[in-house]
Amino acid sequence: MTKQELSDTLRSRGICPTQQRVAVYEYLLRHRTHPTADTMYRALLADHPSLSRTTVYNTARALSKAGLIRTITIDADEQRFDAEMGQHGHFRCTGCGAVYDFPLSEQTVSLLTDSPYGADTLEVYTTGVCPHCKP
Amino acid sequence: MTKQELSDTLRSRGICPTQQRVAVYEYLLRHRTHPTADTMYRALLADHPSLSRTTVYNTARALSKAGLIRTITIDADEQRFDAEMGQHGHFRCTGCGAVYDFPLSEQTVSLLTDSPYGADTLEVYTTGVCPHCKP
DNA sequence: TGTAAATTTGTAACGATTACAATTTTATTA
DNA sequence: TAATAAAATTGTAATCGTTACAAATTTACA
Repeated sequence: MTKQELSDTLRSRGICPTQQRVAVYEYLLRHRTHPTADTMYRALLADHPSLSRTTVYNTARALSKAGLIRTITIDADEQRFDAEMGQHGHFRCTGCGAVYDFPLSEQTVSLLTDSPYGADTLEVYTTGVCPHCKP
Repeated sequence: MTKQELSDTLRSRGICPTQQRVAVYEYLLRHRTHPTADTMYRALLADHPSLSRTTVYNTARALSKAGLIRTITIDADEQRFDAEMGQHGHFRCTGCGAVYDFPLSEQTVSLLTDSPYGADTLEVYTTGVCPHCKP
């Protein structure tokens, strides 16, 4: 996605595409690592020396409200963000802390969102030990 | 469950059944409202005037580690706790904030815990508007 | 009963997130 | 283009849930 396309996407959701917002959104699109706000802040600082943490938090909230990213609460102590909006689950390795995506079938998704009432959002979180951390 | 049975349950998991711990565990068994630590603290204060928030947090952590309760992170800003250990999902009403249980079939559970790697824990969170809050 | 270990308590510290006001940037209008 | 208004960014301070810690209390055990 070019900068122009990123800008257009933001604008189409009613978000003014400032440099900072484009940078945060682009970071999330390019890094499917489910980063925290602070991780993004530190990574983007090199290219955006004036960036502030508050802007990262504000941007993440704006993008989330606009439906461009989702907020992941698989960790109790910090929020992570994800630009992949297709339905999928998240697996967190209790060894290394990494969060992996895994697919959810259409059938599973509709099953889970139908019950008990119609649901607008769905999050599936699992934890275990990833192959990389297995002894 | 009698106090004696509560104590035995705690002891069987290697947790010394102090008054405070029994009280917290009993509260969670009797109130299936997925309370926060602070909610439990304020509710238990009447019967346990010397209770401290720290004890509620410590107890919740101990019970959780022992597998007697689970920690729910459906809200980004606060942890909730749940003594119902049978597999089920959680639905949070965006209107009133209440969290409801809903059933998960054995099939769904095994489907979700098998993929992508063997998972030890599973949490399914949905959000929407509950019938009580619908216009 | 006496002593060591475990637990509770209250306060202080911590860390993620948000509030806020000043500054800077962007959009609008003449 | 210049002037003005509106929006966004920034940095600091505040907030709030949670944890660390040390003193006091309770429990377990010899």
